[in-house]
Amino acid sequence: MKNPAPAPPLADADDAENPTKRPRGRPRKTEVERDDGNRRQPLLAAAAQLFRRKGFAATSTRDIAAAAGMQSGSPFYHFKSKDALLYAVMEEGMHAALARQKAAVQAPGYAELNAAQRLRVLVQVHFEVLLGPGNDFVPVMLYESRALQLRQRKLMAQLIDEYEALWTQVLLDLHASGKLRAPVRLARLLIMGALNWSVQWFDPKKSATPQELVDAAMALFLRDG
Amino acid sequence: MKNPAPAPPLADADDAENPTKRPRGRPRKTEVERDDGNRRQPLLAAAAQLFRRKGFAATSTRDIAAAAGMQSGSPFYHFKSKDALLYAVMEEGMHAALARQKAAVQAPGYAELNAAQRLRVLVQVHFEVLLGPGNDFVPVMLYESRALQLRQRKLMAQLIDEYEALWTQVLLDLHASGKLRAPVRLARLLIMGALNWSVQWFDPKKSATPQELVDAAMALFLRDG
DNA sequence: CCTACCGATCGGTAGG
DNA sequence: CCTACCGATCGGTAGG
Repeated sequence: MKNPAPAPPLADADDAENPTKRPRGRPRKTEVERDDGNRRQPLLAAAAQLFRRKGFAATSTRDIAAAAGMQSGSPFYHFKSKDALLYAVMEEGMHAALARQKAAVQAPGYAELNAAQRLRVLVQVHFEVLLGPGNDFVPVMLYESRALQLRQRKLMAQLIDEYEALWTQVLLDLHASGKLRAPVRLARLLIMGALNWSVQWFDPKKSATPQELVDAAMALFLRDG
Repeated sequence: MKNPAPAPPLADADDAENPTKRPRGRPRKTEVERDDGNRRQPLLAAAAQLFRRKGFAATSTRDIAAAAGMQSGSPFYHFKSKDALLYAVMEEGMHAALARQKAAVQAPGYAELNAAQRLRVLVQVHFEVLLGPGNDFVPVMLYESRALQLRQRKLMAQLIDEYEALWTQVLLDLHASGKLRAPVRLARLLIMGALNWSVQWFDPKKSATPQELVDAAMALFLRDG
């Protein structure tokens, strides 16, 4: 979640000289003259939504600015380039996914679950992150990473590796106990594909409930679900 | 496959006045002065490759023209718009996929296979179409349909429905016999996702062979593969 | 953050 | 198919 947003590269430059500027209890609603990264989050949300709906290349920074209630040049006050905005969207998506996953795994009771039950938890969290309301960040990460620079793409790959490490553990257990017959690496890739593809067809109005989705996935992947 | 290419809307306009211009045995290698749709196919192939690698919106018609050895304005002699070029790429991809699928299903012996074996055939054909050399057309269809007009998207959806009809049949059989526990519709969507996602990670050099992929998928989806 | 602007690129067309 | 071109849009910046 990283709620105390990471220092914007430009906006926070003056904070080093004035560390008392942001006291914990500062008034939230009043107009502070030249405020900090308050507008950064709406910008990210607008970018995530547009990147998802129209794609990165087909979305102009003007579209994003307008959606966030700004003028055309203003996004570049918060992000040094359109690319940087894309990366920030993806990074926020992966941080959120990792936080949700970690919370689920650290919750009481998880340690007592068997491998199949642990997989179910991971699948459920994954669907929630992917299909939950306002979750455009992860879909953008899944389907627009082609637009990233190589260096940024490698950084994202690290976060993905971190996210998938728990999956590999669980799948190894399932494979050892005979409940999963496919090779672990291929099984992980196929399963991720099955889940990730849901952003292309899932419709909260007409389709199944998330719970039905979890059940179907578990029934599909395991000898007994 | 539709090997005798469909009439280009503009290029063939003069053929109506001169129907003898293209005799069946006309010389293939010699320079015919102002030739017909010969250059249409290289254009489609170049577009498919670039649309896949960079995405539709990030690819300029100039890029495509250059890759096909043409000048910047020439693609519009063959296609009335960039959109039409995208649709032609997708249509060719789906026609090829349907043709491969139909050929496999009509081949001798298919009728005698049980449901699991028939699913294996469908999975194998799918991977071949998706991951075979020079097959950029179907991946473009899978990941760029967002860029289509609504009317074009509905036409593509019809082709996809046609392609998936055989899958639904087989999955219904498997469900009835207890080899597939997940609901058929969700199973189909999850399986398609698992397979389609492979275009994101499959690397013919370092990854598994297509055969290993088929085996892994079958082992993952069915109680016994 | 806004205003005003720049250079580059893009899809598409006329005319041959 | 090529040449030459147009209007529109885009990412980004200076200066406040």
